[in-house]
Amino acid sequence: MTAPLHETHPSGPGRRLPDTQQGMRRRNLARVMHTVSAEGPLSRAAVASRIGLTRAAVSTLVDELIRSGLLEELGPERPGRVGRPGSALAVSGHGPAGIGAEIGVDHLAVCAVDLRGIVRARAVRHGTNRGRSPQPVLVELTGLVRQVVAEAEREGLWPAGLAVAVPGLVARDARTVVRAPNLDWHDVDLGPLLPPELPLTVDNEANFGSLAELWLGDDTPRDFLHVSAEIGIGGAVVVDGRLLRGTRGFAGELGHVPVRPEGPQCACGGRGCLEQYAGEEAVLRAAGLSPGEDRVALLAELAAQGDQDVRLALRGAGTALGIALTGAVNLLDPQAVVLGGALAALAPWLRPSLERELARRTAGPACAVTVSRLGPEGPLLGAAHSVVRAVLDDPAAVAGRN
Amino acid sequence: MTAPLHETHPSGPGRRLPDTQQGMRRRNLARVMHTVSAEGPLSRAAVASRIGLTRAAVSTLVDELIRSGLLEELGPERPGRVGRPGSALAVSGHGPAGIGAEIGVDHLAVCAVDLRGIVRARAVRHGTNRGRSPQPVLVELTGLVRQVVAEAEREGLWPAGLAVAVPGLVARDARTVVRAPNLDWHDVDLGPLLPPELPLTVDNEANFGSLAELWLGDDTPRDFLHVSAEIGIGGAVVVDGRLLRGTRGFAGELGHVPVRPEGPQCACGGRGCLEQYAGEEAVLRAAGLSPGEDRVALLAELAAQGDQDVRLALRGAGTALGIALTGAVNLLDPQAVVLGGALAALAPWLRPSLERELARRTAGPACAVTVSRLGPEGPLLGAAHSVVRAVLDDPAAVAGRN
DNA sequence: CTAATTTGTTAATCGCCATGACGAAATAGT
DNA sequence: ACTATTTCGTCATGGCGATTAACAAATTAG
Repeated sequence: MTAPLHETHPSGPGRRLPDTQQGMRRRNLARVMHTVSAEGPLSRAAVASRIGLTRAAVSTLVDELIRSGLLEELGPERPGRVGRPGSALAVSGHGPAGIGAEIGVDHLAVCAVDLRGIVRARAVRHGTNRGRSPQPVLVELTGLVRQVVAEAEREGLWPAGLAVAVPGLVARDARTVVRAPNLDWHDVDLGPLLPPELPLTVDNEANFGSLAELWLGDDTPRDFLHVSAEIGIGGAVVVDGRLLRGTRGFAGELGHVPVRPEGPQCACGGRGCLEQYAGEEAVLRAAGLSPGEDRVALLAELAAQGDQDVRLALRGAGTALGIALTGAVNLLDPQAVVLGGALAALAPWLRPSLERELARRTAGPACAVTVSRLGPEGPLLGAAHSVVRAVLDDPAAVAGRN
Repeated sequence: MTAPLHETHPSGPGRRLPDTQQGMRRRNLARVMHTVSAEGPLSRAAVASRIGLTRAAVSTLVDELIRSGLLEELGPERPGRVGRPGSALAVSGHGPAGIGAEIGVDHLAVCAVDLRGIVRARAVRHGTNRGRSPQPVLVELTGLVRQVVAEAEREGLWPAGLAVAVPGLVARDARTVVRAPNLDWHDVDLGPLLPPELPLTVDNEANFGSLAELWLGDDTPRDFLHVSAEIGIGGAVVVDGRLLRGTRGFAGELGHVPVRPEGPQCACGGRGCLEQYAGEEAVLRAAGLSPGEDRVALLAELAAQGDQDVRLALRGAGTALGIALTGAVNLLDPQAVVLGGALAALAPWLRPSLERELARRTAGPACAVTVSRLGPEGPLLGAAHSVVRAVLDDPAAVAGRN
């Protein structure tokens, strides 16, 4: 029940259960949950054959999960084959819920997702947070969280944890925002300013976006590079279904990969960083537009209308992305590059030049470049789902909690 | 589409044992082996307290490992403290041995390493393999392997497997050399041409070099970027103590990261790749030297003598490495960059410009740049140790084999 | 209507580790 | 020197978790 907090990052199956009989049992409970969650309603016998345990063993595991309210018995399956029909098991829609929150530059959003992955409640507040101090923003966010939790509870759910996506770098303690340039926040510990009754995880929005892609994407492979742009350019590396975090938790900072080493000076101290060519500000300048709110939609609109300046600007950004990604692809040999966040909406005009550059510079069949289906919803959904995944990864940890 | 891409690579603790009581037992056997191997002679009680099992449980595990010939009882410890002294346990020096082999451009080498990590036999043959066809090279290598195995057996060891390091890309099956430009080999399956009685693993020399660094390095962290250069430039990424292999097994190809996107044409199809600035050929040209054998030693000698052309050439290579590594460091946030292989000998003249470039372009404290102690021995030792690690990772698998 | 097949449960058993007690072998204190 | 204390390794016992084998229930095939 008391989870080892500083062992690994709370999200992701990082924490390893001990090699004892209890640990084995917990891992097997998790395997049952994952199997039922991934492959829809299943009988005990079907689960048993999938995970390689006997029907008897699965029966006791399932009993425990039903008693904990994590699984539900749907009743006898429609028999199409010979033999006694099984009793269908499904993940419960009335158990724990993951609460996801997003602190965007121009909005706050919160949602609740049940174990089935369905969004059961949401709340949004529009309005810029640029330059506001953390305190009032988090008070406001707490209000939205309580609102969403109340609505989820009316539906028979109980909150298992809160995950917050922020537009900035987060320390490996998963609570402290080290640097969020567009909010102008530095070294803020969000812990004391959010509801104390919920286990908290804070992470970069690009990280949560990539996890959403991994968990909810249509055909997302287990090894990919996720690139998203909101104001800066965020990247995330997923290897073998796990998010790569780096020593300090800063991995994935694609925005400051050098594209032209003698290029324009960047705020980071370097020269010719990707952000100087494909960042929002740079693209707007190249397109002859002024900064402001919701410029991404404007860019997409103008490009769709055939505006040559905008198209040229986006083509240039795509080329720069292609150069930066060539390095990343050579280094990591991923199965795909996924364009997410604001890049998803601009993909039609970015992708051709990006892919050309990538194909020209990498040997063999170029790495696939795909576009996220989730787009700007990614970080919020990824956050909420990270809590759900934590429950699936160790059902015994939450079993007694409600 | 069932993708076996992430199943397991024969080397490394990739394969996961099943969550059954037998699997648990095997994992605990492995934990005992690792503990004794890492922390020198230990009593049963010391092992028990380290891995969190009871003395009784460790006793039965140790009994089994001694019966299998993997552990040895050294006898009573010298008592310095109160209480009955323990009986020291050590990894056996007469059990399985890992056979490592290296196919270099200018030599062949084979060695045998026991469970204690000591090299117990070696054999080398000098002479170029450039352009020779695989068949005669592997016949020759097989001869050296048999010679080393015979010597190891005379010392009471038995060969647990063979790992071969090659200067080229290896498919994820760990047997097929996809492309080795400096040997001019393409799509060669080494399996049929090597001793059939030994379990075989083939891998890139840079990969084995980085594993050697991880396992044998003085203070090597669990997250680092390994850069080595023999003829081309090889890189390897180690994350959380595991080698990152990529979808096709080609991860770590630092040589073709773009440094100056409009730079000179490269054989890979791109322009301005790192290899165009820091590859052996490029450095020799910049230093005004002609290609040939053992040019690295010549470069080091001339640089040490103060040759300005050579120093300038190496400084330029360091700058290019710094630019390429900036991208990699931003993407992966490693704890260190390790210069290995031929770069180790040239580090004094490469490092200043490399570090300057890295510090200038990355925010916060720059990533540490260290030099490998193993240098050109890395790949061979890494190969042999990979076999040893496989035994430590699953002692039960080899228990009955001798 | 019977035979065959599949499901889920139950009772018996096995494997693995934990617990607690014990003798053995050292030190510390008198 | 002798006893108390501490620690080590082992043994017998028990608990927990999965396997095995047997069985009743519910369906299809003939």
